[in-house]
This record gives sequence, structure tokens and C-alpha cells, in this order.
Amino acid sequence: MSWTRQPPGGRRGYHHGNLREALIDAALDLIAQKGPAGFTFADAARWAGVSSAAPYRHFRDRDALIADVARRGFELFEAHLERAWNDGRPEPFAAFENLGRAYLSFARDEPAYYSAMFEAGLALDSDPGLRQASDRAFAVLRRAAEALAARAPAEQRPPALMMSLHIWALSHGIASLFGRGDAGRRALPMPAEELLEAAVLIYLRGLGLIGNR
Amino acid sequence: MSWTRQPPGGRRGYHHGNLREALIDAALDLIAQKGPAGFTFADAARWAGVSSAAPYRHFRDRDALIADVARRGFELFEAHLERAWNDGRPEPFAAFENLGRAYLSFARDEPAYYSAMFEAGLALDSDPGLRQASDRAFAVLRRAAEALAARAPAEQRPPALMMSLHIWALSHGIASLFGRGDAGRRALPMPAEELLEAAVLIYLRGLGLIGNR
DNA sequence: TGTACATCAGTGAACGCGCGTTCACTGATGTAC
DNA sequence: TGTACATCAGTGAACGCGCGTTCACTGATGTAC
Repeated sequence: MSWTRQPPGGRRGYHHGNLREALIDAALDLIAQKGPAGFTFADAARWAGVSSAAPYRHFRDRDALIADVARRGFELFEAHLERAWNDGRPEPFAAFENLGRAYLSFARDEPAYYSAMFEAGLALDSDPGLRQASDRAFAVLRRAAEALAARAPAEQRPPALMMSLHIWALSHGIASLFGRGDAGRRALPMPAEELLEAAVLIYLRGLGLIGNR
Repeated sequence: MSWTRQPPGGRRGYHHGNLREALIDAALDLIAQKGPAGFTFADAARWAGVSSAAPYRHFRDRDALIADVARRGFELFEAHLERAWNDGRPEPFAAFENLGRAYLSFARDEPAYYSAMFEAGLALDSDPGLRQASDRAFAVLRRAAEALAARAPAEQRPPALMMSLHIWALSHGIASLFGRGDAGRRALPMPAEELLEAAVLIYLRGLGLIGNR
């Protein structure tokens, strides 16, 4: 007989096997349900089917877990934005629109990551890789802004850093005010994507990067 | 002797006298220190120097207190924005800049109100006056956008609702990413006010509401 | 002006609860020989 | 291929703590007469 192998619960016996990942999944689930504030270490352990002391084998404390979630979030965010921007192909302005839509779709489709990244109140230095991951995600926006700015004649070229901060703030503002499904959000008379796209077009026109319609 | 009158603690005896207000002050203090999530009913009572059961005479629960703080915040915000806009005087574009600066200065100077308003995750319907207060604050932005839009020739007049949503999102994005002093915020190579002002100028130029420099 | 009384706004003790954290422990796994 | 052993990743019981909430109560205040 072999009932000691392959026990039915999915758990492979005494050792969980992949608790670290399971805790991160738990955190994402719980943050999505109750926000980053409503998430507790004990809850995560329970969700993973493990005693309340077990998480301490993998994370120093609750904040370390959230910081890890946020770091991964920024890495995914970077990849997601990078894919949308696609090095400015096929054409920078269309790619820039894609980038904006990707920003919003990430906030909507991954609200738990987004919360951990921007609303958990983490110090960016609390985890060694966190600030770096955050900077790398922002760098995608910045490269895109540079590519667009480069198309203006040198003497009236807008500063790309400023452009990227503007676009970031605008996207984040739309995402956090209107972009997600939860209770506190405002209704909007149009899709968030359209609102952002219109703003970006107006903004780029204001920079002289695209002509009047 | 009269030691029963005017006891030294500031408390006027058994009755607090103004506990409702004191609890709101406490909430503001505590939210400013620890964010809306870190604020507890028991803390507020302690801060006000009152037993932990006393707040229930004035608020149904913790959320009711926060909702009241948020409602008041929106009322103050509305007044603050209204004062800055000043009916478009002396001149609509300058007044619009004032409005943007006022948005950021409120977020910076009243972080506790701002958090309660935008980051507490309250349902806007949780308090009867909350949505109304929020709408009235937004209406100031909207009126300002209308005044600016009205200066464009009729056939190319931008929709004022859209304009005001854009400005709101931009201001909120800058305020929440860069605008405040706490730990999670990013550093910025320029003052937040300048960043916003530049964006608004570019945006208005993109709408054709102001000419090229 | 004084008194009786209703109402109001507090007290303080108690409760159950869940959290974070520590601890000595033990079952499972991997590896050297 | 088997065995001994070190290491790892869990357990489960325990702790102190603070929170939210309820309750019967009581001191203070206001008002009718």
C-alpha cells in the first residue's frame, strides 16, 4: 500500500514544497479582496494551509512579504509595458498609445500587484530590489518619451524626463481614481482608456509633437 | 474651596463637552501619522482622553468616523479650490494655475484629510453627505474648465467634463506619487507644483486654448 | 429662584477574537561515503 | 545501492497584546413648573 505517498490534499506531506510561492499567491488573493491594509500574515498562512509560524521560514515579517509582492509587481509591470511599447514599433505614436493602454490594463487586471506597488505605503528602500525594480519600470516610460521627444527639432525638444513624469502621473491618476472595480472608485462617462488616450493626444499636440487634427 | 470646578486636565469634569470634534481631531492626527489603515477607534478614544466606549455615543463605528472626516475634507477642499479659482479672476488662465497649485497644496498641507478622501477605500455612499461633498469639490474644477473652454470658438470647443477629468487625474497623480512627505513617495527633480504647471500649460496649448510660446 | 426629574454623555469592567511572534520540537530531504 | 547524518522546513502550543463591542451604571446638564 502507498497511502503515505501522494496524500489527497495536494500537500505532499509534512513539507509544503513551495511555500514561498504559495504565500505570495495568498497575499495577492487577500490583497485583491481586502486591500493591502486588510492583509495579515496569519491569513496568508491559513490560506496556504500551513501553521502560523511557517511563513517565518521564508519572510522576516509581513512587510517583507508585501515588499516582495511589490517587487515582483514592478518586474511584471516593466515587462508588460515593454511589450506594449515594443521599441516604438511599428510607429512611435501608436506604440505610445499602446503603452498608455498597457498601464491601465495592468492596474485593472492586477489590482493586487498595483496596490502593493503604489498603495501599501512601503518605503522603497525596505527591500533591496524594490527601488531598482520600480526604476526599471519607470525607465520604460522614459525611453518611450525620449523616442518621441527625439522627433522634435532640437531647439524645441521637450525634456523627456518631464514628459515621462507627466504621463506617469496622468496614467496613475486615472488608474487610481477611475481605473478599477472596487468600491471607492468613481464612475466615469467613458472608458478609462479613452480618457487617457484623449489626454495623451492633447498633451502631445501641446508639445508640438503631433499636428492639429 | 473649589477644586471640583475647573479641574486641571482641560477636561471639564465628567462630560467632555466636545467629544465629537475631539475624535475627529484625533482621527486627523492619527491618520497623518500612520495612514488611514493604521487608525483605530480605540486609539482615537485614548487620544481624546476618554474611555473606549465613549466614541459609540457619537459614531456608529470606525468607518462612520472616517467617512465624516472624509466629508469634511471634501468640504474644506471645495472651499480651498473655490478660493483659488476665485471665479476666474483676475484672469481665467492665471486663476486656473492657482487652482492647480491649490490642489497640490491641499494634498500636502492636509495629508490626513486627503488620505481619508482618496485612500481610505470608503464607499462614497457610506455616508449620506459624502458623495455630495465629493461632487461639489469636483464641480469647482468643472466650472473652471467650462470657463476656459468657453474661450475657444464654438466649433472647436473642448468638452469641459473631459477637461476637468484630465486635470483632476493629473493633479491627483502628481499629488499621490510625488506630492507628500511620507515614506512611500518618490523623489522628484523639481517641485511638484512646477511639474503640474508645466503639464497644464502643455495641455491647454494642445487644446488650442493658449498660443505657442 | 428653587426643586424635581428626564435626558444625555460619559465610565469601567468584561468578553471574545485574531494577530504577531517565539520556542522546542520533529518529519522529510539530500548527500557523503 | 544502502546507510548515517546534517540540514531544512515544517508543527503546535503558548504568550502578550490591542481591538471592537456590549453592558449596567452614574455624574452632569437642561428644563418645566
